[in-house]
Amino acid sequence: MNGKVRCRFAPSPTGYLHVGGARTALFNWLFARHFGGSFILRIEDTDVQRSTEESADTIIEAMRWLGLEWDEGPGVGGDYGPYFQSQRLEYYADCARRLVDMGMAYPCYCTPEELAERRKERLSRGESPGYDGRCRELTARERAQMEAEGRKPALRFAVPPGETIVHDLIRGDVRFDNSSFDDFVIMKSDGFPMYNLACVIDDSLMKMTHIIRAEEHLPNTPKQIMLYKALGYPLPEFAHVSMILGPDRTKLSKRHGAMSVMQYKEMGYLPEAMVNYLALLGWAYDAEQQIFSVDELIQKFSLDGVSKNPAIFDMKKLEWVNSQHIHLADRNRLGDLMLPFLAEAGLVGDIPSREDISLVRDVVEVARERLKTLKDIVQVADFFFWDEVKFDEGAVKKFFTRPGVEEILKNVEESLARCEPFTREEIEKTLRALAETLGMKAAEVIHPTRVALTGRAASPGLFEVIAILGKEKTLKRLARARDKVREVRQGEIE
RNA sequence: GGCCCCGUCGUCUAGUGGCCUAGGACACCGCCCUCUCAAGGCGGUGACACGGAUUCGAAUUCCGUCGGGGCCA
Repeated sequence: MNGKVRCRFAPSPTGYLHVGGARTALFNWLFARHFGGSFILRIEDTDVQRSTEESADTIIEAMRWLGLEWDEGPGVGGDYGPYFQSQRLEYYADCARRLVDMGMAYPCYCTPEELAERRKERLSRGESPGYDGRCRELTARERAQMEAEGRKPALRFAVPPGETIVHDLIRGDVRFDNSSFDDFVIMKSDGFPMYNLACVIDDSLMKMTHIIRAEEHLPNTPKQIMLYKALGYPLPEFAHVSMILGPDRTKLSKRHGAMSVMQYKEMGYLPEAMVNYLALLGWAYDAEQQIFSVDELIQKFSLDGVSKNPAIFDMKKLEWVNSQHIHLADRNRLGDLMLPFLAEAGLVGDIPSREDISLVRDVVEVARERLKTLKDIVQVADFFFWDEVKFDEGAVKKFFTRPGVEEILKNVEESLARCEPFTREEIEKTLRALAETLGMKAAEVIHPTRVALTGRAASPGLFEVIAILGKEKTLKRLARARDKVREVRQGEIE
């Protein structure tokens, strides 16, 4: 790799950042970081009908969340700006003019309506639907007449004869016969550039060395290469990454569930997990290692490891990757990230108290192994935040209807009242000793106690639960649970 | 319709002519650990799309078929 690597992500602001786009962005970013190059963000907003500022903002927000920071682009500037295509119209116009002057492009006076009509005709006659090139041979007089009629021309590129070969870093050489292309439009009659023209000009002027993009652009590439050559620009390297498909093997879309990267944030996924999973979708280091830190990805990423096959988005594996990163993450950060989910469930305030913040951090350590997403904290650890235990009917039926439960709970309460210091180790000693005195298996003490404190039959380890709850809350819940046992028994008699 | 890409367990993949009676990961199933649920450990089910050709030998090379996807509008 001689010279400094420069690559880019160039989304159209017509929606949110979806997982496919995010992966393309990620591969570009990893590639740039791996080689110590630059990563550029460019907004391709020349489709005025569909582009919105809000969309650009949400894409930018998603990029930031993932941690894919860019060296040049919106918000940070750079030497090759502007980075919005809508602000670069003059460049496209200049180049288009140059192509016309060189005779490599020509005005086409056919209106979109006429084109559509002819296309229909050809199709109905079983012919292939392309443009017939009729405006290519127009004489100066004919042109003048068209202009006089008030027709505004589009500009078409005069496709030269021959063959164009794309040297793709992932797919190898892909050959195209130029005759399979019509004279494609490079500039619409309203003066806005078509995708291929704008893309080539920007990538050249912005000095891109590597174009890593989705496979759907592979058929555009020979056209772009012709433009590079016509304009006298040096060719960058190309790499076309396969697409991400839904479980039914069609292009990922809304009916496949969440597509937007930010939706995953809302569902409780960690950005580093998202990055890890996306990297695994179409790239492998050695097939053994699955979990990577972002730094490791930068160090190990290579286009050699990118596969040609399309990949299906697998929620189950994403969940697993997320759970692995939840195991690894810093406890205080995890706690802070969980607060919004707890607030949403009404378990802490929107502005959490100091006590809640510190409670959550303690809870993280006993809960993290049980979480697939941050949101799961609500299911797994809600009882820590309750004033009053909500009893699960099944658990009550299973453990509170046995004879002697009330006695056991009473004993637990008394033993724990005397337990000092109130630590996990001491609590375990106390309860196991109690079971022994009672002539019972520890489980016979533990299960009803768990129901008493959490309301459920399943929870994180009981001793650590008690330690986090603290003596006061524990004793209070134990006492309340004995009332519950009595209520249940009363109900049974009636 | 034309052109292009792709085809290894359900999914992501390792594999670049002999190391492959095809390896790993997720998911699934079983066992172990265990205070429950998890986590973790161990084990299991499970794939080279099909047909030809090249070769002493093919998942790996070539051709065809089929299948999936994309672009052209």
